[in-house]
Amino acid sequence: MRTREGNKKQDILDAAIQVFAESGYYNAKISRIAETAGVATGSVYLYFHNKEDILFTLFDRIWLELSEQLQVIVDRQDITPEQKLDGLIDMVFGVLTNNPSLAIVFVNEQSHLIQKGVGDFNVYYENFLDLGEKVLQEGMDNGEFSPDINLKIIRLFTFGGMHHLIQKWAQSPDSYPVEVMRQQVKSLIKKGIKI
Amino acid sequence: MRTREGNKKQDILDAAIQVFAESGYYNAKISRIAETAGVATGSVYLYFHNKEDILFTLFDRIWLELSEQLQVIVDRQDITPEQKLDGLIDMVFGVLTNNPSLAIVFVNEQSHLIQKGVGDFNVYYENFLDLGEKVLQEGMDNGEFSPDINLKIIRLFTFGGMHHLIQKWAQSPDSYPVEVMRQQVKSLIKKGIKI
Amino acid sequence: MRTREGNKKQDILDAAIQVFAESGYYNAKISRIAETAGVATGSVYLYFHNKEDILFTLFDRIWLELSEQLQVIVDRQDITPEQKLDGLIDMVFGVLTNNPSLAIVFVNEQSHLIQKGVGDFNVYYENFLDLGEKVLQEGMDNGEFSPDINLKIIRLFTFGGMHHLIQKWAQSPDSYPVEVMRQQVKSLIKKGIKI
Amino acid sequence: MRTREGNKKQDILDAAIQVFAESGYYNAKISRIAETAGVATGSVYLYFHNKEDILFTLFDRIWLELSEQLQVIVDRQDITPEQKLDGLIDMVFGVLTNNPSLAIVFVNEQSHLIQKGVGDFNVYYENFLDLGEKVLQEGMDNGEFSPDINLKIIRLFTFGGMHHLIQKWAQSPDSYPVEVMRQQVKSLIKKGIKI
DNA sequence: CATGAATGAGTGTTCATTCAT
DNA sequence: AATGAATGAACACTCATTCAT
Repeated sequence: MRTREGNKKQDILDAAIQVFAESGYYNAKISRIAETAGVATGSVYLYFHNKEDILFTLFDRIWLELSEQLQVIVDRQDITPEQKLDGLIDMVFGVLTNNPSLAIVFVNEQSHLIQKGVGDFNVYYENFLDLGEKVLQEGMDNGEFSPDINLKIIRLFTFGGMHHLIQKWAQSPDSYPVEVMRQQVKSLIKKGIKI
Repeated sequence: MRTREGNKKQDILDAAIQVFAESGYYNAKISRIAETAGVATGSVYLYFHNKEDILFTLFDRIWLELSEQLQVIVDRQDITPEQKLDGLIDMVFGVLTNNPSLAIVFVNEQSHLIQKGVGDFNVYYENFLDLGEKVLQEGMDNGEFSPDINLKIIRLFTFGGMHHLIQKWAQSPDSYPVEVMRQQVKSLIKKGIKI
Repeated sequence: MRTREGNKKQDILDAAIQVFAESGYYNAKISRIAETAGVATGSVYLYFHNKEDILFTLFDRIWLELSEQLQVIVDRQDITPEQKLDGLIDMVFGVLTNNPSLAIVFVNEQSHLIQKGVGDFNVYYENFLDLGEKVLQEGMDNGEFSPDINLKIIRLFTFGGMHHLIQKWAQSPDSYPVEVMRQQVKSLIKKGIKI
Repeated sequence: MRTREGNKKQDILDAAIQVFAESGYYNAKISRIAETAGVATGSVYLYFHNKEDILFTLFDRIWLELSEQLQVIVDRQDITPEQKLDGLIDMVFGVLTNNPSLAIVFVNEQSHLIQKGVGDFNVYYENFLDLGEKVLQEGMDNGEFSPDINLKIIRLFTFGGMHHLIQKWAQSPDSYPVEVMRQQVKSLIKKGIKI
């Protein structure tokens, strides 16, 4: 029974992260999410249109956060494209490993969104990838990165690789130390795209 | 509607690939799969224990094929580890882009399996990753690949990257030509892990 | 179609008595019970775990009522064991012939419960038989009833005989007048167990 | 895989007794009965119209046997009605306790038949009760049994009582020794209906 | 805004019965 | 006669969503 008004929507989202992570989207019951959030079942529908809307809102927020943080990195004038790439990788691992349940939902339920293609979340998703592309482009323009790389492909590959690592990490955090993952990915990518 | 004996199980699997690809596992109806396969609903249960069993069998077969083909590559004595890596990448793209629907199912429904961890398919999956690791190890041993790479992480990253590329390719094959994907991935990985 | 609160569970039980009596337990459809009760199919599951639970609850209530009423008879100090036996017989016929549908369910579906042996209903059942045994024992102790009778067997035989009579009565009430049944049973039992 | 021809129908009946006794009529699968009988599923339908027909045939046979044996007793000229009553009781216990599985089916699945009222088995059932009635009538005519007894009711009560005892006996044979049951029932009935 | 009882459409699974061989 | 793979109707149960309070 949360006290402060105005937190209910966030409470429900937080509850949904937990429940989706535990059971997966399709096996997650609205009643369970409501219970976890400390609200009545029907109240969920005061804040969300339907079950899918909860998931979309979650992704929306994740992509927004990733996008905003990446924007800061991209906008910096004091670091090289290579350093920006490092920052990007650190940031993604940071955001997702910061909340294991969220990471699980993020990597496991991706496909629902792809199949629909609806919602604003796509804006942030595309925006995120575009920013990543910008970093690569910048590096190509100033000769740091190889002119032969296909931006769209490399950005997808890199994102998919990290995505998969985080999925495994969420299952057994001890087997895949975050620090080692970061360092390996940075090294691989940078060597891989340099001139 | 009798067809030649011995094809029903495969007919159902083929139908399941289509239906799972179209609707996703949870929205796929057994009755639809049966209809697509040209059999009665009940017949599905002559060949599979339940819905989940169909999905597991599909994955089982994919991993088995990937495993078998990779084994051939790994066993070759006439090519270098680097060439084996090229072969691995070509093979994975080949197998999965050969059947777009299968590729969609493969990349979208992965999470169900991970959450369960049952079935022999895990054997093939682990086997596949072990073989990939063997290629990398071989290259490290003979000085072709950097001694600093973490095998487990690199193999997961690489697989996740290809996985994601194939997911995008399955959505819009024209935006991501298979040839370009192969070449880019080969180039990135090889440069990324070389000395 | 809201009715006064607190009646739904009883409405469903009443409907189940009718439907079970008409079709038998296995041929009774939940949807039919719900319809008869004036509620939606799903509502049945708000009050009962599953179909079996409805049946068990029915038996639970019947045995409870039989038990409670018998307890009153057993506790009386102003009548002889023989009179208590009369009272017992009157009571059982009274309770069951009061609701023919209930009687049908009671006598026809007994076997499901016996095969399971779960639920509290067993408590009331055993309790009922124990109380009946007590009446017999009392009569044996004060020399009214023969010392040669085997309590367990006589109580089961008597109950089974009444049970069967009620089954026939439920099928054609006119062929087996309740009054005659009562009188005949009383007479047979009392003469049969007296010294 | 039975060998001698001409036994299949009986094999299936024997198998059905076992399976019905174990699982109850509704939970018994035709495939299981066939398997137990050592024939193919479809073969069951060469000998029986449907599942119900198997049950009806079983009851048919039991009632026929009970009827035939009772006929012998009734026809004897050398014993009194009281002795015939003893014989009847011995015979019923004998037939049913001879095959516990059969007894279980007999007592548990009675209700299916009653609800239908079809099949020839009714003939034998009625015949059996009529023969029992004849014994009682004979005793009333020669002054051994009370003229006040209602034949239909007493015969049903008696049968129901034995029926219930056998049901309990089938569940735990050790708690209810057949000899004691016989003796108690004989004593109760005879004392109960005598002048 | 909040509740949670009520709804009823939707579907995986079973199994008696059929029939091509 | 015998088989057993195939059929498809049937139904218990679930749960996202609604709405009277």
